[in-house]
Amino acid sequence: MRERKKQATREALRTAALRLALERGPDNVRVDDIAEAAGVSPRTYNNYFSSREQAIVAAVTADRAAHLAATVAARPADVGLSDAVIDAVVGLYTSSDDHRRDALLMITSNPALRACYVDVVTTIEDPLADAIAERHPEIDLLTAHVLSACVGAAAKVALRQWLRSVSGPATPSGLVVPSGSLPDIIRAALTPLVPALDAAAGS
Amino acid sequence: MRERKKQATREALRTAALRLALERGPDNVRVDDIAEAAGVSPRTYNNYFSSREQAIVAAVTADRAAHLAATVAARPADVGLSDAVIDAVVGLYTSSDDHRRDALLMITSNPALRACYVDVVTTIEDPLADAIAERHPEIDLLTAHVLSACVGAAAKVALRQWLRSVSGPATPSGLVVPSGSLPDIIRAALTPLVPALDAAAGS
DNA sequence: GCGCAAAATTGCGTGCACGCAAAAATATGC
DNA sequence: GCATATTTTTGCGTGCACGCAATTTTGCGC
Repeated sequence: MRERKKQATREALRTAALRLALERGPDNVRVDDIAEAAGVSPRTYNNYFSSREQAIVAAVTADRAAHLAATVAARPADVGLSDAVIDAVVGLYTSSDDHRRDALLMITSNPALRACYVDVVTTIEDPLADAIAERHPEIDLLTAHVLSACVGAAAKVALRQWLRSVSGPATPSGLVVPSGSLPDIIRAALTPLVPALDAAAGS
Repeated sequence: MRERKKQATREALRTAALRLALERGPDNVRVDDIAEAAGVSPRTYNNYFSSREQAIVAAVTADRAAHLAATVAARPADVGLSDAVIDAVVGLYTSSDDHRRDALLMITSNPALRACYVDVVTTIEDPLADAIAERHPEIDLLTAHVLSACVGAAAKVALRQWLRSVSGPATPSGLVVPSGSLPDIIRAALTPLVPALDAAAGS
């Protein structure tokens, strides 16, 4: 029950943060405002989120980690590890919720929020490592963690690439901008990892 | 010449930060102290480093990126990409400079400095991507960036693992702690990436 | 040397993250 | 119900990162 209340506070902070940010614009929301809207002291806010942006982004990315782990575990055992992992990660970025639509637009329009959004990818790594280890007990734990970190790193590259293509019109870098949909870019970024994943899985 | 002066200031800040941190202990050094010791305003400090820890860590990790790129480029073309990359990264962590010895000890003893030290790995990624792209022009740029990010991610896992083994006596996690030397751990962490690197290089 | 444009430094103000210790809320045994 | 141990919240103080605009420094053509 203690745990219940904590999750409720978390949720309250997330939704309050997102609502205020959408109403006033992300730069016109102080952390004190969020705390007050959630009925909690400003200091408590930082017991739950360690930056002003985290709460806003968390409203959109909540329980990504659990979802990913479940998806990987749910794949039948006869599909390759690489397919299971790639499909699961792509699945995380294929939702087109309606009320998340404008939230994502706001996030992609704000540098600080963008950075935070990319950073959240990190949270999938540990659960993913566990999922890999459970699916393939023959893989040692260090390798599982390395592979998960690589998946996260590749996803980050894809996200940054996509963010550039939607927000940065000028393309000074020599990087080819396929300008495809986010799932396509993610899939492309994860493809170089297929040999590593399948080799570790022994197939 | 303008550039020269900037690098001089950077260097002054780095060395001042490291000296003060070694003298008084890292927690007893304010950013104002570093700035003053370097003969510069506190505000200017943050034009060069965006956190208090960065300057201290940078004193030990300066020009890692350039060194790595050069090492990769220097390998004869007939050694595989994976060997070239792995040897180069391992080389970054095989120096046992004398005056860096105690600096590293201080860094590994302080949580904030540890985190910053791990984060510096990120700085090798872009130069590494360039080096890979130059060595293998047939690899497209997205893949080069993904591979570099993966190398960085694996190195981070290795570093964290090693830091745990030197600073955290209790091993609550189920992770096998080989307790080997840092180069050994790095090599082990990069090994799962060999298939991906060699596949991308076409060999 | 002289003046001018570009770039770097500086001071100031603001909001923020977090350590610490007191206070409030919650669970546990009797 | 009551006392007590544990956890969570809160207030306060401190140091810090950074936007902004003014000021100083640097580079360059003459």
